[in-house]
Amino acid sequence: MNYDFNEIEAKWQKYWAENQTFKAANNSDKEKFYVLDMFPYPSGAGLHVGHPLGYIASDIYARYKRHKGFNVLHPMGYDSFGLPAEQYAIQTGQHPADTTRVNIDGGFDKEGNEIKGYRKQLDVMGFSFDWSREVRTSNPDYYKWTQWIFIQLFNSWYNNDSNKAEDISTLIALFEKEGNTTVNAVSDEDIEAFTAEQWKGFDTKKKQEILLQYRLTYLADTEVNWCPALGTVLANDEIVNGVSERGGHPVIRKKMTQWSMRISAYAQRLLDDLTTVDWPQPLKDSQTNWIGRSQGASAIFNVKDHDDKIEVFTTRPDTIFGVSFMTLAPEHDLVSKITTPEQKEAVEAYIEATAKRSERERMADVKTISGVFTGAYAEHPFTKEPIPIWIGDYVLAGYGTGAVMAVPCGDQRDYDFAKHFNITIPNIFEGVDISEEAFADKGKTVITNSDFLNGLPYKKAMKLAIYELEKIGHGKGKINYRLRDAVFSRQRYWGEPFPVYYVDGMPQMIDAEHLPIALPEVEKYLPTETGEPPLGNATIWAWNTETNEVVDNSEINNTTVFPLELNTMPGWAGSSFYFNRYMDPNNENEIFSKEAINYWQDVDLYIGGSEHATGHLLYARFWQKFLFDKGVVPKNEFAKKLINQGMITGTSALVYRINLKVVEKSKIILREKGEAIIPKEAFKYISVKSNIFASYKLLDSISSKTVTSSNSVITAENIELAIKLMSIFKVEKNIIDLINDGSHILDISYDCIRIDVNNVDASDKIIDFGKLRDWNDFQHGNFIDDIGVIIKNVGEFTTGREVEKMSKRWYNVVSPDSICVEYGADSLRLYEMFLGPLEQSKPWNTAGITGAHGFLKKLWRLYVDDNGVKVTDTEASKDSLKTLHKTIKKVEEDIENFSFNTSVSTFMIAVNELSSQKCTSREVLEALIILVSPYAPHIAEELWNKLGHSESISTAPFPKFESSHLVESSKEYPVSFNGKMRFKLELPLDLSKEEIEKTVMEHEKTQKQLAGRTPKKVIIVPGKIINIVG
RNA sequence: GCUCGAGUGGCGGAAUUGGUAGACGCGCUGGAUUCAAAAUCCAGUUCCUUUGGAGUGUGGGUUCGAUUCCCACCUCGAGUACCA
Repeated sequence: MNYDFNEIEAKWQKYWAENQTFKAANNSDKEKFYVLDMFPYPSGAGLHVGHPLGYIASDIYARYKRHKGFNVLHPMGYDSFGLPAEQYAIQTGQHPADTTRVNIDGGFDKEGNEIKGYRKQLDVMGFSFDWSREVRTSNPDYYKWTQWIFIQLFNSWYNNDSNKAEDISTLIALFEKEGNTTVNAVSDEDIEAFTAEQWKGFDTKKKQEILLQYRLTYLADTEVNWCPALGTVLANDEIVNGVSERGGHPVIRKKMTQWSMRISAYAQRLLDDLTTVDWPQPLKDSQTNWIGRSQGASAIFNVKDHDDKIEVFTTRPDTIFGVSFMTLAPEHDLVSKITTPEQKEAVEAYIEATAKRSERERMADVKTISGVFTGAYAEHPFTKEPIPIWIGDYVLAGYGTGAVMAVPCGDQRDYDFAKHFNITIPNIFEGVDISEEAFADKGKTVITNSDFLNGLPYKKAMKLAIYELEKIGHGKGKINYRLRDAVFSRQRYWGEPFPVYYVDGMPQMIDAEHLPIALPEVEKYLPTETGEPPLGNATIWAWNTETNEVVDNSEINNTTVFPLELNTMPGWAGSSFYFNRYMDPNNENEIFSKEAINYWQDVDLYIGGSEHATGHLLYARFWQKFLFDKGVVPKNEFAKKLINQGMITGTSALVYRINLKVVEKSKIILREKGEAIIPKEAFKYISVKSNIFASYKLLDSISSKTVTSSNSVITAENIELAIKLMSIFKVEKNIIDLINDGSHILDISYDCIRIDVNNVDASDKIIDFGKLRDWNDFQHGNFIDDIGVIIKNVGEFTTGREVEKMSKRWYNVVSPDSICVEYGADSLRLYEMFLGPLEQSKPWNTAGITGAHGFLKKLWRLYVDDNGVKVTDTEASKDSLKTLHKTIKKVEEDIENFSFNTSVSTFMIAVNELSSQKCTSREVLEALIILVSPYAPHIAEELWNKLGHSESISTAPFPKFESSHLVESSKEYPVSFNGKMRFKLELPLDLSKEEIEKTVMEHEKTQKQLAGRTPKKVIIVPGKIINIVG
């Protein structure tokens, strides 16, 4: 009986689906365990072998936990709203809902190409997902709850006293009682103060305007990152190096009315609670950086001859006496007010120039120092000295207050600015030379020339400076965060609609009972001619407050029927709570039942890529904390443990298009640095652009210089091969002779051309030349094989290999489907794990899979031969039991440590050992197949079934490790001399140190090693090692 | 520039608390089987000047003993980018 993996895998996948083997119950006596994969976006390109890496790891863990007796929740679904589907809709006119459905469920695209679909691709890999819990963020019964959470955020404010989100009604009650002056809330800046009496006198609109400044999601004019090419705003984390993350389009700053999320209210808690989760340190570091907490002081400087004040944030209030100028961001509100008439022209020109520069230019060019004096002066809060006020684009409008007190002696940027514009640089540090650069070492700081701060070190000076600033009413201690409130509006079609309509320009929430507000149909997915978002094209997009229905726009009367919000929500909205929704995904009345959330609580293991570090993972933590404050979820953090799986890169296959040059040696001019200059007259022969392709091995054997994709010229040293090559190029004999006599050299230049990796075998050789010639470039190409002969139809042609990102453009994409057809899902699963540690990035090379596949065949033969099952009830040998139990121990440790690669090796060793022991014992083999089952579930089910079990193996108890089987009576000691192992010696383990020493010293090999010397010392660690020093 | 991570055979990688470096697999070499190939099986495979010796990016240090700990440097990768 052969191992027919295709049949076996199809059989068990069908069995699992029909029997709902992995359906998790929301009430169980068993302990819960929640294993989650990061939400995939279902793109049309489908999966390549790199994508399932994390899914395989989480599936192994989930299956392991079932064997360990846990009730395991292991769901899967789709983050199905998003930009690519919409861009595709704009290009092809197809509804994004349709293309998204095809991408998930399979079907055909507009060109008629078959799309297999995510679901089918996932199914053939044998994952133990509970598909009854699948969610899609673009389904109305899902986004109903995204809209519901939005309403909850709108109806909440952040109370700094209780340090949590509270219902907006408690804020209104406070306003009614004592106005807003005593309220300790997170809010917009510059809110006008009012008393309780004034509040009661405000009309409804005014009250709403004020409340918006406190709500956790609010509508406000904000400076946003506008991407003209995509026609939408982008969040900070959607911009990389000044261009959009998707598509790489330029981004400009623009002021727009937008929904924002007051995530800044949670900055400190998001930072603090990082210590409570078991997440990778680099991920925590990047969140810490992104939040960017810095402690210091705000200081207020009066502007001379004006009523205005400039507030700055500084982390070095101790250096306040070192201030010699101030710098404002060019966008700062005060600039136009305070600029003197003499400076007006220069200032305006500068502002215009900076506005023109894109964000990217500004970032790329950090070295150029630029700025303009405004002509105005501020007043030092302590010395009352005048301080010139400059503007400069090194000050960012978006950070702190957009203004800095410049202390050139203590800050390098201020120092450079001062030097450049000849501003004085007063020194306030004792015993420090600042003639060359600023001094920023806090630890060594001793303040001088600073009135009451003289002689103090950094920490004391800082405290005293803040105290004195507070005393004169010119500042206070302050903590500043880099984290900005998150812009929540997108000018796109394919996203969640807001449950919002407008009365008199003020946003109103639709009652939760009327949700979901479904995405309307539109003719075009582009912005309207008046520049409104795509929903502006919808004709049925107005809210009737009497019938509580979405109605035709023509009915808008602004008394009972009002216009609806035209923006949609960003991609991260739907993915910020899906892990909770999975607990009770089909609940129509609640986001999830109390029973479900109280049973499942939180995610125990979350696996996904590190690219979500500052996007999804920060926003999801924010929403979780908000829902926690509101008593909706019981946990402050949603995922206890998180693992970032590494990327799988591709191994591209290269062939080399070559050209030849014959150069006269004596005419080459060598420069000092080793560079060679070749004058025109040195060339005796230059080939025309050829269609001749050389094998890697050939080029490699011609030259001692390594052939790489970045270095494109080598010099022939192997004359014999060089002559072969030249004859292929039909170089005349008299030129060939020039090489032969040594007066000339042959330079071979090459371009690397990538070919399909699926046409290359384990030895890097091309499998099918016919297939290769179908490629445009190669139709009339000549291929020169490893020994320098033109290939007709067959031949040994070795390709070069290069590790790079797996991508269509490098022809190095390998799909899991084809691997599953050829080797089976179990082989794929084992091999992906075997490649290396989960967290590390590593290259894929299909060649290696034969190792994993061979293992499964060998495993199969341990149970089954030509006559059927060969497992017997005979007693297991001591050796076999030893093999089994050391395997149990190692595999259990490995899984608990997420070291899946080493357990695959352990299985291989176990099967190798049991095969040579000719083990047929049911006791051993039944336990072994349970161990293998999480990794290779199909073969495990099949063998389990063949052993006579009628139930699935999936909940069979994990074998118990018994140390008694591993007890040894003797040990093969390594005998080292000065730490170097020289020979081994088998000794009983119960020997005393003295006895060991005696035996070792008497040994002939010891005497030979010592060659008559007397050892200085003999180190003996019983059971471990013997080391002889001397 | 800053922060973090990593450097071990031809390749992916293993090595528990400081205790036999290179497990396991690929590839390669030789052999068996076969008309032949595939598949399978067996043996070998870090390097060198091989009765031995060297060796985990480089140079130092701690130690009886270092891939593992400490210091300095080099290289590569990831993140971040004027954050006051």
